[in-house]
Amino acid sequence: MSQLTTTSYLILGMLSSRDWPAYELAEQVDKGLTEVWPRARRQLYNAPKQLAEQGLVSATKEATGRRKRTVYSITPAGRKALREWLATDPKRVSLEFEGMIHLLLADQGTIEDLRSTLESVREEALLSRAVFEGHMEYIRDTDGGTFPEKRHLFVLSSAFMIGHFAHLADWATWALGEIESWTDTQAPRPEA
Amino acid sequence: MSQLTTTSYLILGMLSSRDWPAYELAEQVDKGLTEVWPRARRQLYNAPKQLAEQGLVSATKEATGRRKRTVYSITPAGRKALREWLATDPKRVSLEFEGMIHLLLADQGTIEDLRSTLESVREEALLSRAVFEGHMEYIRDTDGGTFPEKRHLFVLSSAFMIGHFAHLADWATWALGEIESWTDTQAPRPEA
DNA sequence: TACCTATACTGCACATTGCAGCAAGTGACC
DNA sequence: GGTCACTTGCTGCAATGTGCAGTATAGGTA
Repeated sequence: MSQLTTTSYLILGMLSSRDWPAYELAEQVDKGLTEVWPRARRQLYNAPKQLAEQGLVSATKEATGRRKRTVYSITPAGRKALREWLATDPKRVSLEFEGMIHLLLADQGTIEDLRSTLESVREEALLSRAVFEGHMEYIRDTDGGTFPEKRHLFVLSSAFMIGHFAHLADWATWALGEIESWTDTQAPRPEA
Repeated sequence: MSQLTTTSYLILGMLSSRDWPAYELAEQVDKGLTEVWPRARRQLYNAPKQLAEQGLVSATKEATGRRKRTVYSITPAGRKALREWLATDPKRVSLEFEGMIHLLLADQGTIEDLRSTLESVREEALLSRAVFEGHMEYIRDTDGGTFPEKRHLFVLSSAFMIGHFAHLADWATWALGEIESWTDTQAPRPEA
């Protein structure tokens, strides 16, 4: 009877809206939630299995021709566990930012390395921002896609993601401006 | 001859400034870099060991009375590996935001749960922002602390961290305003 | 009929986490 | 001078998570 992880509750949450086959469950979470909860594909198959062992979801085998698939369905115990989890305090936001490690060690490399790191950060950020802006537009113009009942929540989350990547891009742009006058990575910032 | 991880390069980077005993190395990284590169304390002891096996750092045993400690030192091969890594593109920024999972599943819980999640996010963000603002002030007023040669880089990284947590706090505050008129978690947003 | 892509997973080696454990030095107070 | 808490300085290990390779069917196109 191991402790449930956030990933388990996430799966439980997906199943609280409707039944899902394992593959589609993995697809949805992988495509839609990696930006806020990055987990290996493998884990997205393991989590519902463990939930089934604990009786929080039930598994049914279906067949399309000779191909089988497992469809999961939440149980009343599962709904209860989910409600209880939603009332707990969330874990702190955590960031993994390899570019910042590059930057902090930049005095061991060249100024070109540093510039290229910041440019890479900016480009990635602009791409991601565009993705979420597209997502936001889609939500505004439609009923919310796969989860119409969550439309109002998607508006909140998309706003965060757009702001997050906008900040990242803006910061990278600002930092590129700051280092523009540097001739090497040891250079102290020029005083105004 | 396993592939080096970002954590290895981080340790290598620390050792490029000066020699470090294993414990202090772990302390420094744990205290100063968890916000951009969160790793278990255990790994901060394993990483230099592996680097030593690969000849990128050398390990020396010292003694204070009957107590022993390992002091690590970077080798020329280590410096070369670090320089090469600094020229590569960094991995994409990645976020782990459990509060957002709570929010996206909020339609399965109460409006109080949602409000309390957002308040928790805001409080944590304000605390973290204050920490980095203190850090920024410290850098401005001193020569940069333990790493005076990195003062100019700390200015850049602190600016990012302050902006990051400011955005998080601002977003949470905005979202709390948005949900203020909601009577339950199913409520559609009122049209303007 | 052949081929490509999507569906639908499982197995396994390896990496990482997190906690418990152990031992010695350091300082403060009584 | 004793003891108590805290810091230094790590290691072992079970449990968990990652990532890649592998297997097989279905559906569409040319």
